[in-house]
Amino acid sequence: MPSSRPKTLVIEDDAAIRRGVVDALRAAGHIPTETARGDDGLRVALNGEFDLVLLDLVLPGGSGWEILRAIRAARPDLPVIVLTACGAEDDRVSGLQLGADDYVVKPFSLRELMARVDAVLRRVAASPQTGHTISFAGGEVDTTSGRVSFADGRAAELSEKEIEIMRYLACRAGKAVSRDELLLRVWGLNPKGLQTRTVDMHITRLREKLGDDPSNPRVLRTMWGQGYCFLAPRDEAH
Amino acid sequence: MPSSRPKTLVIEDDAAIRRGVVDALRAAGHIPTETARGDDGLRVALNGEFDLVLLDLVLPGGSGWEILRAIRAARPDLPVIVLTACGAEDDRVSGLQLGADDYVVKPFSLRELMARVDAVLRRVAASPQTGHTISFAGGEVDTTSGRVSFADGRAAELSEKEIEIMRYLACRAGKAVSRDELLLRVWGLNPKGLQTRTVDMHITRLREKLGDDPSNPRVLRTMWGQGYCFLAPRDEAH
DNA sequence: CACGGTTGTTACATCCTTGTTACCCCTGAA
DNA sequence: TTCAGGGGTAACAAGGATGTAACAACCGTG
Repeated sequence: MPSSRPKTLVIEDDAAIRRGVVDALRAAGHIPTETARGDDGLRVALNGEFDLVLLDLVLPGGSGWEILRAIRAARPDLPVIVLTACGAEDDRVSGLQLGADDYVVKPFSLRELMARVDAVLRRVAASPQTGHTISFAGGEVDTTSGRVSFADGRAAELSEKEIEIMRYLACRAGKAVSRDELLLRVWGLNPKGLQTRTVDMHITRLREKLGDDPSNPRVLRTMWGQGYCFLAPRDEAH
Repeated sequence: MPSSRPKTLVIEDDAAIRRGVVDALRAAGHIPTETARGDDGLRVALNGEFDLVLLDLVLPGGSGWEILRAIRAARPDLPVIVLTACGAEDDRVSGLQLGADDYVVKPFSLRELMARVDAVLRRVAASPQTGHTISFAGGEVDTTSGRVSFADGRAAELSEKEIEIMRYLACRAGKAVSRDELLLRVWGLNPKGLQTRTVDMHITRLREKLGDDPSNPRVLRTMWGQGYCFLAPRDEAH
């Protein structure tokens, strides 16, 4: 649990930057671990029990992209913040599409980085990942049985796919998740330029069962051109 | 952060001038770096973490124009002051259009140059470029999601193009940005003598979403005959 | 076999974004 | 003052993105 002292992994080949980041993390109460190579970093990330990974994109021993992809495949809910050297907009888009939780453009100030770190950890902590139940505005879902219990006493049942979608979206509460990412993570497909409305259809059915209105969402918000976003119970108003 | 000791790169082939400028910068508390060739300069500029670049336009190893263009492509928010020998009006115009933050015509006094340097750094420091959020009078924009949060609690959403325009204008806060420059940098077009009102239209829509009034602007000011200018939260009154 | 539930696809209506045009107002110079 | 050009924006159009009804395929059960 990140609540006490978050365990954070720093994968960054530039010794000076790595040093600065690690010091800042330690000063903020984290328990940092550091690696300079990508392959080392991936191994450590998958073996240890970390609360957060800071990942440089330009690395010896495996491109940052592949590492991010590998981490996501094995630990879908492990938060990753990408450190990108090139301010290229393309990188930002690809990174977020691949499931990075945030990104920071070099050169960055440590103050800014730590603000991001706090924000991501806060979001994860606030996410309704309490055991088997996901809370949303107006009720909650038991992800084992798929049973939906509304505050007013009504109930409903989710199908298997719908549960998986809820799970994936919920552990990224507040963040836009693209259709591609959903197809990749929930369906296991890797669509180059998707041309199916499957995701939309499932979202529609979910919204119907959850009593959510697309034009005034309290649970699943459409982020135009970006994907869908689960709203944590608190944030639902805006 | 430029606030303490700005790291400044001087790209200038004339050894005497370079020497004088570097000395003056050092005396003013900067940490200067110098290169005599254009290609060297570009490499150093993109690898190092500088707060400011002083760029001569007439150089061995790559025209100053190309270097300025390359810097802008990779680091849209790195301030560049152009040193131009020819007092030709064309150069001045082109330079500002390509995104130079200021220009100084040779021969210049060191006093004048340092005044420009200070002005540019002050402007950049005051600019709201804190990570993903842009603050403006009355609220702020998250440039990842496009969400606008107003101080009074209301909210709005920006489209992709609108976000890009905000980003470009905001990292040049206080400076007039011409329509041509916007078309070039945001749209990637290179219009000889523009004949479209597209930019105006987007500005109008932005102003509407931001709650800004053209005749009494607090966010986006029209600089008559020059373009548009983002007003940093403090400078909004004028 | 029929049946109900789940999943995916297709088709269509709708909304949002973006660029263009047209019209009118305003500015600044003479 | 007049006048030419710049600027604000309503209105329109085209294209892409999204919501969803309807249908088809599948699957396990009785």
